[in-house]
Amino acid sequence: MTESSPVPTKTRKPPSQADVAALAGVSSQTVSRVANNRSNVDEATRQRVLSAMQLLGYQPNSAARALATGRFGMIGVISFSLSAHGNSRTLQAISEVARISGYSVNLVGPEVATGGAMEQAVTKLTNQGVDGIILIEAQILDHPNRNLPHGVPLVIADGDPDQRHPSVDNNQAAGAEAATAHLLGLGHRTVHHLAGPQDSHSARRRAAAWFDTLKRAGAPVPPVLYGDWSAESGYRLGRRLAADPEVTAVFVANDHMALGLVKALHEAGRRVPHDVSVVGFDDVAESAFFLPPLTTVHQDFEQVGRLCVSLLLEQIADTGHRERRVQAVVTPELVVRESTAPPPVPQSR
Amino acid sequence: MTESSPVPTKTRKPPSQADVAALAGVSSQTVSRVANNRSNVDEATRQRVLSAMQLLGYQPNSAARALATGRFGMIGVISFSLSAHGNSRTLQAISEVARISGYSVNLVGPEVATGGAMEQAVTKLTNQGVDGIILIEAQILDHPNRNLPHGVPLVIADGDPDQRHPSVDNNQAAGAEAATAHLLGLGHRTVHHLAGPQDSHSARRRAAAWFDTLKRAGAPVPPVLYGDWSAESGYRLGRRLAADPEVTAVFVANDHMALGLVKALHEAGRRVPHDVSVVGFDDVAESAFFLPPLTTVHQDFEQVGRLCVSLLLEQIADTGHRERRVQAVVTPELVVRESTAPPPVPQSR
DNA sequence: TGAAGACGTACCGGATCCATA
DNA sequence: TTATGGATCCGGTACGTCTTC
Repeated sequence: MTESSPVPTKTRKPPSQADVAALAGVSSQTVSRVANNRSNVDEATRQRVLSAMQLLGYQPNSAARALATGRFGMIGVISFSLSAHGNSRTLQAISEVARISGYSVNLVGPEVATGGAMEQAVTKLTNQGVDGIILIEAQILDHPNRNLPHGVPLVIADGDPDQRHPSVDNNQAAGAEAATAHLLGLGHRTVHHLAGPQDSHSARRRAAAWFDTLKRAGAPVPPVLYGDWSAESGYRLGRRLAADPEVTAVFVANDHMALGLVKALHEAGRRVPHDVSVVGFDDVAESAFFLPPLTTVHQDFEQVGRLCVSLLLEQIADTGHRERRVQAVVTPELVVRESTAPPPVPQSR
Repeated sequence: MTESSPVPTKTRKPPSQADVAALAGVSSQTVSRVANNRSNVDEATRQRVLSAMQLLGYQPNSAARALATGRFGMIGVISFSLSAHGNSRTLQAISEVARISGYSVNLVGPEVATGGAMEQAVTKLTNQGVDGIILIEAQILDHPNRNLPHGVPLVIADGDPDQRHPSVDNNQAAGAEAATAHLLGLGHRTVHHLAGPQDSHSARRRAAAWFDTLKRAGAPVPPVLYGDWSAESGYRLGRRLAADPEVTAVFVANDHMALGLVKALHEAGRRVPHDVSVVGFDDVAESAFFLPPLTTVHQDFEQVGRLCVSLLLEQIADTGHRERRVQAVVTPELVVRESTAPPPVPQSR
């Protein structure tokens, strides 16, 4: 116990199947069977092998196993921005479920978002050896001339433009419609929109649903302002909205921009929600503690992550069939707090 | 070009070295040389091999390579909470630098944080085959009876209790001292502290530095309140602080809790910074847009991530030497905004 | 005769050492 | 010396064979 080996133990090789086999007095194949919980092993033999493993501290070599089986026990995740709130939440859920399912997660972070970046990332992952790939927020897919490989199981989270691949999406349209309708229902003549960046599918769909809802209600459609998800952009564009007395209600594409907008309104002397109502999107944990607490659309990123893994594992298992196109949809929910109210001067219809 | 193969292309095996060798009319070893950019290959042969690779779409099999070389080209990252702001920022930086250095990132997410969870995660990663491990926020290491293996290269980000491993840390003490001293310098009689959870090293060091700074200044030391990093906990504990008229300055261990505190103060009718000054920690992107903009301590998580990878790669390369104990420190910086001011009733000394 | 348990052998796809032209 | 090929190995798994009751 207390002895310290004089020899540098750093270079000792990890024990292999063969070592275990030698110690247990069986063949390495039997060790393999025990390691994989096969049934056709005598109980006494199994115990002998197990204790030999224990004694040596045997750990199977995943590279060797992967080479032999062609399976890697690893799923690749491509995300171009972990700083985006939803992405890291989704990633966390993915890694959790993957671990439970016996898979590791190989994360490929942001690269220069050139046209071929997505393909490069996919290639890199398949080289590294993954059984499938999850793509988070794949705005680069816009480029219609570029296609993703169809050979490897793939699931797209929140970003499949043309439904060519299995995907999991928040029902952005439903969320945006709920937000817009809520404001309209409060009596606002119309609702302005502070959108996310134009290369984001989520942002586009929110904007489209906002537009449709306004149209259906017969409300005038004001011009859209495009931010970049950051509070800073919300503030910068918010100053323009704050300067416009026509603005009494704003649907903002995410909570962080909404925070910036609220600050801009505050500085302009326009109270929220008394003078201007604001609705966000995401329901980040902090939004309940904004001043005032933000009415927003709650997204269940954990559910998105879970579904991504499920769909991917299905594809991986389902080697026989041709690839299927499955779309899973997670429904967001409007959370009404204190940043919304009827307009200052009641409008008659 | 436009032909579509009638045979299901799904099951086609990826081309191997041998296939390339056959097509190029060389041996597979020569293909290996070309793939690894060895010098002793005739230029003409190299070109022949390269175009064969191109034609077949050859991608080296990483499992086979790992098996043969013992290197995996992969670093493991263990993080028990990606939702913590700093962790995901650090992770993003790590993944970026790792990619540039030719390494993949194997992410192990949260598990039940039992005593052995850390060791399990490390074991899992070494099984999967990684060349080294980065541990983010290793609060579980507290348990002094548990040790991490010394066989595998390891770097700890923001959480090494006893400096037994190479680590990268923000200089929490300097940041906390700057925050506390700033408030004291404004004329506050003392500074209250809303700390992070007790099992977090970062939280502890911030609290310790706050304590020391108060002591050195001869200021009375009020009791500490312990939150859990969330805005909700900041709000909940903040209500207690807000009810105490003695409280005129609070140093909060992170920005999110500070947001909750500000809300609690606001509800209690105590204005920030007029009645109570608040300083946060982290400088999340949103904190400049809080109401009021938050004075806080900026942490450079990108730098932390970069340094982690550097230290780890050094260890990996440095197989000859015994393991070294290197500590890198990143210095945070106080960012003064509008949540701090002199106390309402000037104190005479 | 037949099933269950144990074993042997041929790979998986590369890298490395050594022999060779 | 320079460019190339051959043999054997990395550490497992798949599958066929042989033994035993």
